[in-house]
Amino acid sequence: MEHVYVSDIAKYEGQEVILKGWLYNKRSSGKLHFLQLRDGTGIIQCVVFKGDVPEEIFNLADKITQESSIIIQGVVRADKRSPIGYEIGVKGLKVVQMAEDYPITPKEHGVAFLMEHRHLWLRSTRQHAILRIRSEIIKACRSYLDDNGFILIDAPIFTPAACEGTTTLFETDYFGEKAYLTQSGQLYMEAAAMAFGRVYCFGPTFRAEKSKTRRHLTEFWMVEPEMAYYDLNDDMDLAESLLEHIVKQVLKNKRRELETLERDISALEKIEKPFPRITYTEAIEILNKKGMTMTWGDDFGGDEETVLSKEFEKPVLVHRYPLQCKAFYMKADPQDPRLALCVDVLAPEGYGEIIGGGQREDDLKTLEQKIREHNLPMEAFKWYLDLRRYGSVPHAGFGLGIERTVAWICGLHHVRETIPFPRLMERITP
RNA sequence: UCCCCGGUAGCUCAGCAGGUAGAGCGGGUGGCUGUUAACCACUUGGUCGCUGGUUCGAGUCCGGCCCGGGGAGCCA
Repeated sequence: MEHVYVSDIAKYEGQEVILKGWLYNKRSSGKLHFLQLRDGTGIIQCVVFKGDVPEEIFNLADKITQESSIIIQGVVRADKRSPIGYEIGVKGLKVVQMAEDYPITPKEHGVAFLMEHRHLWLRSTRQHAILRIRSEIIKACRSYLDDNGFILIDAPIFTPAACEGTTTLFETDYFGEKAYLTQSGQLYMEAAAMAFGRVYCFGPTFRAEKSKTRRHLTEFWMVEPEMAYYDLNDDMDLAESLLEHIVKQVLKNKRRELETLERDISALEKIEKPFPRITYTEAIEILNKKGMTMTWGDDFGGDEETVLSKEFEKPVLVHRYPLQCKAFYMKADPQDPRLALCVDVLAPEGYGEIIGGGQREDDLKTLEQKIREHNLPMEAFKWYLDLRRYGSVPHAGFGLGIERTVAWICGLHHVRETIPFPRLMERITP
């Protein structure tokens, strides 16, 4: 007999099949047991009727505990009362392992308790929906770039001597030398872009920031495209197209999961090109009109990002920040050297920054001077400066934070549910 | 690092005028042929975060510490 999955059950109507999974929940009514079987692809109700099975099977069904692993043999039948349209008339039942008292009940739990039991919490319907959407978002990022001429180039996780101070880097011992966990693959992607034209990396990045907010993890995943011969406008066009593609793929392939999360789908359906583009200077004006007191040159905090992103129904691209509050590799705007050719993309509905990027400084002399101005060790950038020595070209790129994107698309309040095993300032287990 | 809130049964919480601990859920037992977080009856269940103090008496008041949550700062 065939082992089938709940997601494919419609194809087997009227047939006898085998399902392998876990007991999600159970209800009984005298001569009936209703077993909710969960197999990772979905949940289906399996009905055990006393008259249909040997007595020992019926008694066994009565004793199964929540999350026990079970194998069920039975007939697939259509039933209007089922949320998925089908249920199983049980003929056989085998318990692979009888679970001990399961800590997570179908009732409410607090955040701390659930985080403590993250390894079990992953089994719940809501977490399934979120992590399936995460999987779809990552797939969409990769397929879009793969299908548009980009090459995947993996960046290293171990990096040598810190470039910009060590306070936000995780230090490790590397055969007696200090090494650090990467904060970004960007510098390596610039090298790769000079080799392959259009490249991207996708991997974990680490920040030892003592940030306790809904937007911060110490370990998070980024997609970082980098493109030779792209200027800031090309960069913004790519960011816009990529985000539109991601949202459309999720709407197309994960609509049921969005419904499970009770996401306002109409808000996502508005995400179509073109997105609004405003300059930093215009953003400051908007914030001041909203009653915040910003002076030109201030960087945006979480509150400012929230206010700005609530102003628009689509992601908003904020470009040309003051050069002074940006990293050394940012290229200055030739039209106004106080400005950097950079862009942040703020997700709507208050979700804030999901992309940061821009055009990189491509002139050797200027870059050397910037490194000195930022008091950075020239030696550490020897290889990076080579890129401006041997065939330097204008180039640009950005980093898209996966977890913040998942939080926005799923409509979640906190990024801790957007990654299977979140790493937070105060939590490294499970 | 700073500010605010919290820690009582396995879980979610109530208990505050200081007088010796309670509900719902879960677990267990029994009942019910159609349950959808099933329901009904009975039942089980506690180092009140730790520590010191005030008091005849502390879950309750005070100090210190630990842990968690929310936020800020920080945040290529």
